[in-house]
Amino acid sequence: MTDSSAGLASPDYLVLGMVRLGARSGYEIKRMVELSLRFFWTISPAQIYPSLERLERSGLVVGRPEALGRRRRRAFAITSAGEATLQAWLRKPEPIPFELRDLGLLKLFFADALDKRDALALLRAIERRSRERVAALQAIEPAALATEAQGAAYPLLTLQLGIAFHRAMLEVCREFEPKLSAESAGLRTDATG
Amino acid sequence: MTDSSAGLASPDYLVLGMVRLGARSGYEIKRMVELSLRFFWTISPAQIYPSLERLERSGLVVGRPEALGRRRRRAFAITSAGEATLQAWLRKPEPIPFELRDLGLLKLFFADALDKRDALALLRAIERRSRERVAALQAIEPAALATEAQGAAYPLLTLQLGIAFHRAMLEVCREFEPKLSAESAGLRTDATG
DNA sequence: TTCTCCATGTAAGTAGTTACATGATTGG
DNA sequence: CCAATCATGTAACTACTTACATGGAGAA
Repeated sequence: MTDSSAGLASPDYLVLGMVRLGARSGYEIKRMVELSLRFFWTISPAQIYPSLERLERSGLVVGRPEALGRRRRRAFAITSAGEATLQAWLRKPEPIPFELRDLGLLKLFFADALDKRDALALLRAIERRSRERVAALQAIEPAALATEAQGAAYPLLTLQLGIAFHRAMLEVCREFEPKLSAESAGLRTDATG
Repeated sequence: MTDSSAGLASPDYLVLGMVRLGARSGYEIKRMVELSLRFFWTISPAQIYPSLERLERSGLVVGRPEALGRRRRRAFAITSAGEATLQAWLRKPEPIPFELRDLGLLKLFFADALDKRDALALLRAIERRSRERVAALQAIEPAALATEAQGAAYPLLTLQLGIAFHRAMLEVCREFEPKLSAESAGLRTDATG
């Protein structure tokens, strides 16, 4: 027991989990994240490649050089030790923080500093962002459904969670808007017709 | 025009905005954030105090020593330049990223690696977290209502957004649960009665 | 007197991003 | 031949957290 699973950080588990789901190279991991996880976790190549090395040194993945023509590439696969480590992490009853660090909500919080017209513009910008996010997430839903058909149901669930809470944000914003518009009606904003 | 507003980062605007809302010391800013913004933006004293200094050097806040007995304390107030800078930031039509970096959703994404029983436990843990968050947010709603009565409506709006999307998460999780429970019924989990 | 809260600040460390460097392959 | 994509990696920087240091004031 060398406790090879110690000292892994969240991004390492992300990499490990993506390899488990079939991403074989650092590049494929990056692409898969862009197509799925990126709405609630991002990762950059500068994290992925060192992470793959750490995982390999710990025996959680195995990589072998796999030339595509003369182009270098390493093909990774998860080991049984890797499976066990991933499961242990998923089962660990650690406290799960929830942090948004969202620039939009930060701005909105301070919107009382603006006049009604500018505040409305900010609110609308945040609504637009959520609408666009919903659309983007729905666009990748077919891919998630395909993944589900192959036995992985949770990527679809997390996608639906993303859609659901942007919809919830939209609803609350829309409920709030009339208050604003009513009060600013006297200002005769020009582009409402 | 020395362009004193250049080079401010988001945490600086948070500090500036909090001073505008009446937080007078670094300590009060920290406390106010804990009671309101913390669910979508956090900040530590190690950021607050240097930030206050930067803001003062730029003329966006003024601080004067205000002894409470012999206890040291600096009382800050926003300047008109500070008001203008805050408003300019709020009006700036920059792209607004939305990043969650949520450990719970990261784990859930990979939950297919678990057996049904453990996956259900993880799902329940995430549900519990959202329930607790809703309760915590509702607990500070009276404070936000008081703030609204004093003329700041947006802290309440952002609070309601927080509540709304945790409720949305709960709803999606609850819809998903039966799928899991049905499939794992044959496993005879022991502690369900 | 001791505990908790008020209050300010720094040093060291961790985590993450951006920008860059390199080079092969494919398709127009 | 040029652009886009595939593919791997590093250096430098920025951002943020944790842990610590300091000390007054009020309450038990």
